Amino acid sequence: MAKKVTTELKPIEDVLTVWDVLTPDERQFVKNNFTIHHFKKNEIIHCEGEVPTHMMVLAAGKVKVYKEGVGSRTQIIRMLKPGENFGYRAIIASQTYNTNVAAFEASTVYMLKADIFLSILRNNNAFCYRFLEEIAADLGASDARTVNLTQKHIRGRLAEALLLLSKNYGLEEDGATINIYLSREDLANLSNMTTSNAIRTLSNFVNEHIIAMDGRKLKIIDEDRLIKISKMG
Amino acid sequence: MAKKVTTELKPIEDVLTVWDVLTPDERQFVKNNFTIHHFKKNEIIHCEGEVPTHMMVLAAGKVKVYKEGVGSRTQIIRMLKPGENFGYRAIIASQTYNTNVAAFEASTVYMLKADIFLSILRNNNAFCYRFLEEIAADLGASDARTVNLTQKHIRGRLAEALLLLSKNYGLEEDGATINIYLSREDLANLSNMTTSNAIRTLSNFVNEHIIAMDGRKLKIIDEDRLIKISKMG
DNA sequence: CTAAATTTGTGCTTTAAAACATTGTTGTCA
DNA sequence: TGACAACAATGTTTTAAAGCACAAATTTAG
Repeated sequence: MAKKVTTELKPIEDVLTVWDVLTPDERQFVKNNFTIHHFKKNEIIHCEGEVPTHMMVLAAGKVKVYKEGVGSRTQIIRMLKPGENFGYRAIIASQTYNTNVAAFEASTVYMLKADIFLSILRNNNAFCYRFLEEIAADLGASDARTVNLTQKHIRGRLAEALLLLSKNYGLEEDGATINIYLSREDLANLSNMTTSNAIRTLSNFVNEHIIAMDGRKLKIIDEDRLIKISKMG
Repeated sequence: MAKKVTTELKPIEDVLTVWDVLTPDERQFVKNNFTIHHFKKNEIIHCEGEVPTHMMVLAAGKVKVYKEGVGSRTQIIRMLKPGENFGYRAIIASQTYNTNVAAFEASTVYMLKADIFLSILRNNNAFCYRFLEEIAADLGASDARTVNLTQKHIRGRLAEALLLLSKNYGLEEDGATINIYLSREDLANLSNMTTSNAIRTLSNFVNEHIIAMDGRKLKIIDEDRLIKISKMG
């Protein structure tokens, strides 16, 4: 991998997508109260069952939201990129976390205490509505995902995962390599299959010239084909 | 089935759970503008892909929210009882419907035009927050369901569906019979399995004295066992 | 830099669930 | 009331995917 350049961290007003609807007072309030946390690769940010204490925003890095299911099988629910919010659903629903979140790579998270977050939600209608919009989109995606994961066959699920990754994290300069460094196991956990099958199916895709592999770097060669496979099931 | 008594319909202030946070003006506004719609058994209320026009509340009856997946296989996402809201997620997310909704039995729906719903959402913060809470709970349930449907085995999924039905629609006077009249196919679509397997697994449960069947009426005999099966996967 | 540990890649076996086929049952309505 | 359609039940076959075992490659750590 290329040597990582130490990019200075974006300030909260650039990371928090709902910044624009905050009042000057609220902006100051947030600025005075948010905290910055760094997580190493594979470090866990929060666990299922814990009481939520903060609304969080990913400032830098990549994290996975996942659930441990039957027999400690893991299902990745979604993957976040900088600027995305997390950890707030449980606060709003007055529940404990129902997912785990862990860093894929070294990540920085801005955290705002739950009570502060709630007080803004309850006082600023535009702020509240933004989160409503966000969570409404998430719910649609979650329901769609349920059907995709339950009904599609292995090839369809893997194709879907690859497309999702390229859409979410984008491509490198070559315009083909997916901009994320994932283990086969994570890819399997994302696609609801065993690691063996993820590896096997990736190999098949390579043989069929749909993708190319260089270790963990995956290059999409024939996106149309991938879309077709994903749609067929 | 017992002859249905023609119960007069509950008024909107009793059906709409968010009524309490409306201002007097908003209450009048809603009263003047909502419409009442009756749907026959199996009638479709809205379809995937359509532009959402109304926020809806189930006033009476039972409806299913479902998605048509690969090869027109159906997955029931959730089932609603009177007092539950639906059809509003797509409005908020500015999307078309991503689910179908159909009546299980003769049902009555109160509808409020999308623009009216949105205007209240944008003016009444408590109203907005209530929907945020509701959708936050739904998202948690959806993610949990994804894992249950993908990771549990047939017996676990069916056990889970039976428990969910009894929790959602309650039991009849005998304290055991689940208060809903479902075809085997619907039960299969709820549990992500084929109709044959739903029938087979139900039979097994009967043989193991976990449930009893009388046609479509299902009676839970050994709930602890059912819970155990559901948890084991 | 080497040794250990983890990850990746493949072949083979087993198994859960789908698909299919057939028969029995119930229910509806002409 | 009888005939047809829809639904339910059950046995058999097929298949997709999991499980397992092991070798090779890569990463990590001492």
